[in-house]
Amino acid sequence: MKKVTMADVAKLANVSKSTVSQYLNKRYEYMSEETRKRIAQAIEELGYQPNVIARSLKQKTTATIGVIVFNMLHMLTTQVLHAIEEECQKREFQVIVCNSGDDPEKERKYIDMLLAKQVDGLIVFPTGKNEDVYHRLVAERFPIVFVDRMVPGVEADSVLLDNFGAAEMAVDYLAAHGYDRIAIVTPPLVAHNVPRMERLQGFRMAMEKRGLKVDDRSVIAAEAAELPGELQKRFAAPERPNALFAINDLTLMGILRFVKETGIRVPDELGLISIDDVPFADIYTPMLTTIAQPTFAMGKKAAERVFEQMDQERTRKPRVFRFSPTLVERTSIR
Amino acid sequence: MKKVTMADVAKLANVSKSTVSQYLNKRYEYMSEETRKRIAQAIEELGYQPNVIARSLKQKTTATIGVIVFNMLHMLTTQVLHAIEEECQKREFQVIVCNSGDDPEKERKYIDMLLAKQVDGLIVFPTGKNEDVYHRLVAERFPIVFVDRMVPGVEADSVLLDNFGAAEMAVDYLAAHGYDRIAIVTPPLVAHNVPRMERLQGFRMAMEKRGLKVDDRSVIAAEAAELPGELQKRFAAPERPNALFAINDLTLMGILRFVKETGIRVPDELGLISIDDVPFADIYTPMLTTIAQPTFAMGKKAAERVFEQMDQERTRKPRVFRFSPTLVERTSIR
DNA sequence: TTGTAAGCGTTATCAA
DNA sequence: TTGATAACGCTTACAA
Repeated sequence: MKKVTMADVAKLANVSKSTVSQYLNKRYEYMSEETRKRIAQAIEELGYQPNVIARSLKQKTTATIGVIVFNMLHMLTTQVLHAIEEECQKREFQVIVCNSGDDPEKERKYIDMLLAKQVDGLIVFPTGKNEDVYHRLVAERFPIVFVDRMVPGVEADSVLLDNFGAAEMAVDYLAAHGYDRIAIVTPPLVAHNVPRMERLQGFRMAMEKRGLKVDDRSVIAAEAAELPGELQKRFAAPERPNALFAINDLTLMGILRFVKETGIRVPDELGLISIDDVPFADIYTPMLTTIAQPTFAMGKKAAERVFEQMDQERTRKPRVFRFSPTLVERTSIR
Repeated sequence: MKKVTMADVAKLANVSKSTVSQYLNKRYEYMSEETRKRIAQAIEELGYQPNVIARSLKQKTTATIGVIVFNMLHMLTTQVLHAIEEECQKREFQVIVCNSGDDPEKERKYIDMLLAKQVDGLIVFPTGKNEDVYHRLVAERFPIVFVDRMVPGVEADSVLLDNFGAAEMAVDYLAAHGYDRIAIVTPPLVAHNVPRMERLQGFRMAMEKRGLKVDDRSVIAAEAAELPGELQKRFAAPERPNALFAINDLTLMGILRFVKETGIRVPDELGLISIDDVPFADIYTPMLTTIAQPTFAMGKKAAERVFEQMDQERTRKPRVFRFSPTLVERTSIR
């Protein structure tokens, strides 16, 4: 099954390759009605399909962007990806998806491969550990935008949640509803994880503003698997929290597991709020009050920004786009 | 920021392009220690990165496969994609992900674009409506595998759940636990949706084998949004079911919504089982008994098959791979 | 209105 | 051990 090329079409239609090329690029002004038809027919007859690789080589553009995420299985990722894909679809762009598994080595390798494949832009949920690479890209004015996390010191477009505001929202809502011993629950805190730290910061500030006490015991940090155990410990100690703020859906799951094991009554004994809207929020009993990220809008914006960067030669100053979360009031808070 | 090419490296290293090419392809036998070092240094100095587009043009292979799914947001999709990506990573392949939204037009367009981009293989969650395209691909021996759904009449590798067995498993388990008025709950039935029909078939056969009655009222088919209402109606009528078998996670959600609204007691008044393992299955009260698909194994197999098809010239007969589901016993069945 | 020819950045063949 | 040179399939001046 030999591939049919433009030359074959040209031969059959009795014209030159250039004319066929014109035809393919819809520059019909440059040819007679007559030849146009002949070409159309030849294409039809041979079942010709252009090779965009060849075109890319010449035009130095591939109509492809690369997206590197650190966890494909995470819901946020899926939703943002979906929005990106949709936005690309509009412009006839395609998306190469890579999963770094939050491993900086892999991330670096993927970036190299994508560049080698001449993608026109990059959207990255960064591990944050490859500053040198990020810097190089930015310096070269290569279209790139970060999502979910940003990288301090790297001047690139970034699309993130207003993490500070989200945490504040949680504390305010909890406090307004009469809870006063509030603890934040989070995966292990690591300095380079910006959203995590921002949420903790927001929590601290909001608590203080409200005159609520914050100490070691107000912060429960553990790996998802260890979380129920950690919570057991905390709740066995005096002054147990009467409300929990889960920093993301995964820690929420840990909390719910703990709640199930111990039979603590939500919302009476324990108020619950979390960032990330989970699909079963209104199916669970009680229905879960959450702080939702506008994932779709975030993905869309990310894609729009890469395109804008591609379009304009003299790049404008990079911007950080902070998206406001939405409080979804349900019944896990009394 | 001009791109540096092989020619630049060659010039700097004082060798010809061909030698540099040899170097890049690790054919070191063909050069002196001396030149090898010079080339390495030149590459380093210029920060040269090969352009794989050019290589692809020459070699007629892109180290890229295309994946077309019909719903990126579905969990099954995400998990299968993840496995595919992982498998590709091993071979230094990359994945272009496209979302057809179950629209045959889009699917067709995507297939064309991917072929134009010269992908080396295709994994498709097919809409099932583009038989002509599928046939052409198969006839050309283009590496392709279908996932989740298969297309009757198209002789291609397909990776699917043993849907029949899954339905049988559900009925058997329910029946063995004393439920006798079992209804299947499904999205609207359409003939070309193979898994749906197979699950229904399996349900029917298993019921009959068990001597249980199957009539119109044992099949509750509705769009997700209408499902709670539809269930209300069914449960208002006489001989209400005492067990429900949800054909997938989405209909399960509809059922849970209905259960919540009406306060029906699970598992005492109503037994519940579903295909697809949902992340909150063991957090929900009662914990949900499910029939899990081996999504990871399925994705892996799909990828492996495309690669096998790519490798062997004379293609072997296409196969349909049926994956066995796993019953996850929890407490939504008494 | 159409054709010729050069080039895009590689690889591959064949000589040297 | 290295280097010319011709592809790969397309686009694009420029010429006719």
